[in-house]
Amino acid sequence: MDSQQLQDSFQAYFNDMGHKIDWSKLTQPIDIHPIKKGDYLFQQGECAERLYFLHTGLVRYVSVSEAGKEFTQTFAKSPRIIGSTRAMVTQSPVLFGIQAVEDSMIISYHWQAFFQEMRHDRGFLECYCHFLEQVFIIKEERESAFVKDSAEKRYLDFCADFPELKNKIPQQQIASYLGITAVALSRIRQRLKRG
Amino acid sequence: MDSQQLQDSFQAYFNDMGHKIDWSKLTQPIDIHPIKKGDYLFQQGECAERLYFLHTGLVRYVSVSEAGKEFTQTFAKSPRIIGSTRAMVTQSPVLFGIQAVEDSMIISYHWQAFFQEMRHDRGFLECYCHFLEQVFIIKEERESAFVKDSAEKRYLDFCADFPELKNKIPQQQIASYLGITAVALSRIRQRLKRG
DNA sequence: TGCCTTAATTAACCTAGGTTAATTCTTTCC
DNA sequence: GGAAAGAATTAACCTAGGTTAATTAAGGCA
Repeated sequence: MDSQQLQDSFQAYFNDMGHKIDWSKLTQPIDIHPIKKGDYLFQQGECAERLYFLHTGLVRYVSVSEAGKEFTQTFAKSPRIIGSTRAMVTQSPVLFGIQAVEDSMIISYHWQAFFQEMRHDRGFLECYCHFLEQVFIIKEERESAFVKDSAEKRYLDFCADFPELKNKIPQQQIASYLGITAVALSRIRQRLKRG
Repeated sequence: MDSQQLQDSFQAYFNDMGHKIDWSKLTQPIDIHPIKKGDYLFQQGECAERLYFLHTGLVRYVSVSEAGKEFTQTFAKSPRIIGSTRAMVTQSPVLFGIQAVEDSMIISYHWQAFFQEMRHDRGFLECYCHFLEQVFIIKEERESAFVKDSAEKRYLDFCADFPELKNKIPQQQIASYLGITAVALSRIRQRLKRG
């Protein structure tokens, strides 16, 4: 898989959003990050002021508390833009790490430089807005579920929303996505079998 | 306060973001919503596909669970854009209501029509991106705090972040912002006094 | 001023989920 | 195939916060 192919599929991903984008002004070079299952694209606390594109694979956003407890913010399946909007925009240390759940191919651009070149393109801006809207909406829905639903309900929703993940990833990761421990999840699963 | 003044201050709010915006294409009429303390701009479950501008006042975003438990997603102080990005964009029922914490003056545009007219303006698009980035960043930080910090820590952070609110709003609302009950908050406050 | 309503505190009890640790069940890899 | 490492389950116990309810403190407002 060469650099040109990766860039092409990055652009195709944007083009598919339905806006005309003129890519000719983009001169920024890409970095290529082949990440093995279990490895991190970047860790919590690092600087990650880049725009990442998950070409193939599956990753999770994971943050860990002072006490060492892991929390999986979200799973992301290719093809998709990934990374921390906050870290890109504010250039502050990122609040979570990105870990490959399976072997993944990721490319990246330096966001400031990339945006400086692309902000003049109206089609790109519309795509970027669209992207921000989407991630925001997902966060809004997840926040709502967290507040309104029990852990059991969230588990059932997870199974419905990610049927393909349910049997692919370790239960620990599902638990940390639900905001509970693996032990608690195991209890819930048992209760569901019984009930 | 007449309609023209309100629209002017809406536009001034955007102009202050530092992008040139041509407002001449905007023909949409505004609605004016004077909301009394305690009243709702809209309730959870309604359609709220409008872009709201909080001209003066203070509101909170509040969602309530099946079980009747209130959760305050955020407080918003004027001047600011408010409303549900999700409801605007997807035209689905809104997941939370907006309640005036103090008497507030709000204006609104029908988002679809508004955006249709303004999307051709690059300056506006950049402002909109900037706005989305900001609300997303705030959500990202709040999510992180929720996962990583105890209720006590979150209360102390709240007091530091919103010193002006601390003594202005009822503790019930603070508790619901922290994701705990008023009883639990009272216990925490007592513990802090003692400790 | 005093009444009425709402807000805050306190206490007693309950529960979901956390913690630790022992026990099985799976992978993986030599 | 078998040893070692990692996952999942189960059990016993603990704790933060929820629930209910009784008590006190504060705001409106007639």
